[in-house]
Amino acid sequence: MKEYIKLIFDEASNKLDYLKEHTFNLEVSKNPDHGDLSCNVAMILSKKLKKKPLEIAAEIISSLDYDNNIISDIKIAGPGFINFYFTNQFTVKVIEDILDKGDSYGKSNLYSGKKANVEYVSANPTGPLTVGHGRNAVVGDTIANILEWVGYTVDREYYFNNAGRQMRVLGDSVKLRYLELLGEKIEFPEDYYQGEYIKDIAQKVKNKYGDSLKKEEPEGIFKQTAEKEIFEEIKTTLTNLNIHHNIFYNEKALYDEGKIDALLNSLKEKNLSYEKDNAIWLKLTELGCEQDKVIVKATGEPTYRLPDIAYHLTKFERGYDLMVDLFGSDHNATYPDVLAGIKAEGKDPEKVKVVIHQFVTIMDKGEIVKMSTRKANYITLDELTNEVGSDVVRYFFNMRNVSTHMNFDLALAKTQSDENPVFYLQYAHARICSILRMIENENIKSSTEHLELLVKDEELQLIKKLRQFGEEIELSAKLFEMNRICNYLEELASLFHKFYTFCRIIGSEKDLAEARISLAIATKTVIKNGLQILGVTAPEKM
RNA sequence: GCGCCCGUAGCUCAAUCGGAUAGAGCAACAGCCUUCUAAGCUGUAGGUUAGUGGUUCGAGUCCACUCGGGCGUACCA
Repeated sequence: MKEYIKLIFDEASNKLDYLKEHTFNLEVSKNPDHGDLSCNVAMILSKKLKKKPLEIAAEIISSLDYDNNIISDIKIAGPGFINFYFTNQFTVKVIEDILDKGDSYGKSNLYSGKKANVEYVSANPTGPLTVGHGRNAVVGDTIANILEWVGYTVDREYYFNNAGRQMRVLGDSVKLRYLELLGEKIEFPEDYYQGEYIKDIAQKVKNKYGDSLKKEEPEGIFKQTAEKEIFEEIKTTLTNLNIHHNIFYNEKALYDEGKIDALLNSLKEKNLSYEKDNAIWLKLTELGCEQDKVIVKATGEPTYRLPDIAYHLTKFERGYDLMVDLFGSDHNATYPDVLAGIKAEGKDPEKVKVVIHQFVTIMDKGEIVKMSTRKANYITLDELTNEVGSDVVRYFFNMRNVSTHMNFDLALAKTQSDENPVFYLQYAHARICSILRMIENENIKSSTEHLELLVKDEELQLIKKLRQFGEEIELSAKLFEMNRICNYLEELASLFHKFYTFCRIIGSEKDLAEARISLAIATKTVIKNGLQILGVTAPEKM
């Protein structure tokens, strides 16, 4: 559709030189009175040409040569918009296209041949995933999905560190609980991991080893068992949401493979690091940041910056064209350092897209629940998924722009989950499936022979919405905004429900009924494909 | 103090990288099931887009400041 407009503009630019620059937008009109597409070129050019937008618009229109079978009218409106009205016979053709492509309708090869890496969740194995991790997990997975829809080959990566201070505390915590189980009197420090799961792990250790580990180092069997158990649980939690990473990258590998030393040497050679107070500093001020930061502490241990930079460099080595990182807003001060480091090593930081999501405020019975893994004050993601189901969790975290400070009312989610818009979409899908079951007994089937009979408002608006699906996917993928897909699907479902109410199938004249069935199937296809991207099921019955 | 994010109907949020009359859902009120699923549809009501100024054909969107909230501001990650 837009392609056609661009085509006739290209032809017209032979007559009007100023059209050659193409710095204008074509937009789908919000208001049906404004046609199908609106163009603002006349207003953009107004200043440059020192002419009134309305005059420019008139001039453009008179030099456009178009096919009357495709465009029915072109009008000037408002301050100088050029509005295009497409013919019904052209509009309905999208149904054939959708039926033809089926499950792959909406996919594009915009980025085919390119490799992308999406890194998400990346929680260290110190405890179960909480509702707070849910947003990161779901949005990351959905971004990975949509990148595949626009042609990328996608790796889904989980980066973790099983060597840091947090993990030491974890080992200490388990050992102490173990000693407690053996009957020793212990003082359990406040800054140790308070959760019940620590006791469960200690119990497992005791069952396996009895009391033989009294002198075992906390970092030995205790920590290893804890890591293994917790990771298993995390993977189960993710599986319950249909999230599967295909790469788990252990920070330790960076040390084992010499990446850390190599980076340190490289930075030193480039004179981008220096020693001060027994620590090694990165000259971030020379890389456009506010202040220099420590990369190796006086103790000899690196800070997180060094491995983070080295880690991202491995992604470049692995040949990705696009690297997406999902972080909570608590990381918003750390990633610029990493990007600066990447740039210092001669890589293009533009290939890294950092998606920062704001925190989810959990409300329960009107109270804000402050989450902390260490303090064991949390609601696990698993509990939530078991309570409301994977579809609701995935939809809920996807439906809001990641930049919003989202409120999650647990009581509402649990007791009134049928108010969730995801059911509205699924219901539309189920209704269509129901019709299709019903017509098996009637003497009607799907046909695109008489699509010209689809002339009612409810029909045409639905068709026009279907037509926007591909563009919506591409825009969502470019902007990394998954909530757009939700918004689109809700609008689509709404138009379908209106169509359903006002345009009967069974009982209508045969040619019309068959055309409407083809429209219903096309709608079903788009809803299903959209839900597929979101990782939400499309039920045949509800 | 400084940096990033946010502030839109009573509540939860949209608004096509500056577009035309700011839209949905929930809650409220009034209607629609002997016909394809009422988890639906129709209608009513609800707004100085936190505030003030600026940029221009045009601002919820961009800029400056103010107010209010979130997250940071480590030789923690």
